Amino acid sequence: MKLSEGVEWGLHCTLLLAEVPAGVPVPRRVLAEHYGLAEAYLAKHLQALTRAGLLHATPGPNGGFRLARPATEITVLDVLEAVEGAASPFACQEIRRQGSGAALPEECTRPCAIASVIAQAHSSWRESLRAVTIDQLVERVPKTLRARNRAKFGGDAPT
Amino acid sequence: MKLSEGVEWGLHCTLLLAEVPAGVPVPRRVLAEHYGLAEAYLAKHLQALTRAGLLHATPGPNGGFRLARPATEITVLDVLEAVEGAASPFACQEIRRQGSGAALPEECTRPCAIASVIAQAHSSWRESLRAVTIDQLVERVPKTLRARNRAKFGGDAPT
DNA sequence: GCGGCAATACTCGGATAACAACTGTCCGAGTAAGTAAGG
DNA sequence: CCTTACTTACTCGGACAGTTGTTATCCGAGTATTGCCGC
Repeated sequence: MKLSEGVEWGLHCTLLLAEVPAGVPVPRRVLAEHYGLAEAYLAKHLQALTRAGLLHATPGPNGGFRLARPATEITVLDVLEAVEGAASPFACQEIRRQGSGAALPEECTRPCAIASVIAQAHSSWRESLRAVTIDQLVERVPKTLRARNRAKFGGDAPT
Repeated sequence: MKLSEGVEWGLHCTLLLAEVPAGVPVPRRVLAEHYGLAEAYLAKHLQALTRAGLLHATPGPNGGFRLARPATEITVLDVLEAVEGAASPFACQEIRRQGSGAALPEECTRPCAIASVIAQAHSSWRESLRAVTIDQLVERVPKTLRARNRAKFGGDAPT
C-alpha cells in the first residue's frame, strides 16, 4: 500500500506546467533542475503522463512538455493513475473456492464480501482524488511563488 | 499502490476464526489447508495479526489462533493495517523546497497542498474500511457455508 | 488405583533465500532552429 | 535581398543495470498432552 515516488514528481511537474502562462513548453531538464530531481528518472514519469494524454511533448529546440488540456480538466486522480497505473490495489484470488473448505458454486452467486468492501473503499479514495483539479491546486500556491514561476518561464531571453 | 497478498489471507482467516463457535483455537496448518495456502508464508501474516493484538496464539497441542476480542470490535481496517503496516501511502519529500525553484520558508507556512489532498483521500479510504467489522462480514457468508464451517471446527473428535 | 514424572508430539516465532517491482541510468531517433550558400 | 538546402544542437523515447521490498521457506524454542513408572 505504498505510493510510488513518481506520483509526487508527476503532480508537482503538472502543477508547475499549469502555472506557466500558455502553451509554453518546458523541457524536462528545466523541470528536473527546478525541483532538484534526477532528470533521467523524471523522464520515465513524464513519459507516462504523456501516454495518458495529460501532457503533450514537443521535440527539438524550444521543445518540452505542456499540458494537453486545461488545468481545470485534469484531476489529481488522472495524474496519480497515469503514473501509478489504474489497476485495482486488491486482486481477489477467490481463495474461498479453494482448499478443503472451498465454497460451493451455488454459494458464490454474490461477489466475495471482502473484495466488495475493499472495492468500496477504493472507490472512496478515487472519488476524493477526482474531486480536486490541478487548477484548484494552483490556487493554493502562494502568490509570490506563483509570480516567480510565471516570470521564470514567461519571457526571459538572455543573449 | 498495490495491496499485499497477505491482506486477503489475513482477512479470510480472521473471518473464519470469527465463524468458529467460541474461543476454539485453530492451528495455522488447518487454516492453510482450509484455503489451500502455503502454511509457512501464512505464518508470517498470522504473526503480524497477533502482534497487532487482533489474534491470540496458543502454543502446544490443541493450540492455534483465536480472536483476541469479539468480532464486533475488529474492523477490516484493523486487519489491513496490521498486515500491511499503518504507514501513510504518501511520504511528502517536500521537493517544493528544493532545486532552483525552491519555495522560501515563509511560503511554506501551510502544508504542501498535494500532500493534503492525498492525505484527505487516504482518510476516506481508511474511514470506509473502518466502518465494516468482521462480524458484519460473517453475516454476508452464505448460511450453508457458515454451518459447514461451524460443524468442521465445532466438535469433531475422531478416534 | 492414584499421583508424579518424563518423553513426546504439536504449536508458534524468528532467521534465512528467491523473486519481482521500483529506482536509477544510458544512448539513439527525430525535429526545429540557425547558418551559409546560391539565385 | 530573398529563398533554399544543409548543418547543428536540442528534445523526447525506449532499452538496460542496481537496489529495496515482497514472497516463499526452513529450523529452533516453548508448551500441553500422554504414556509410563513408582508408590
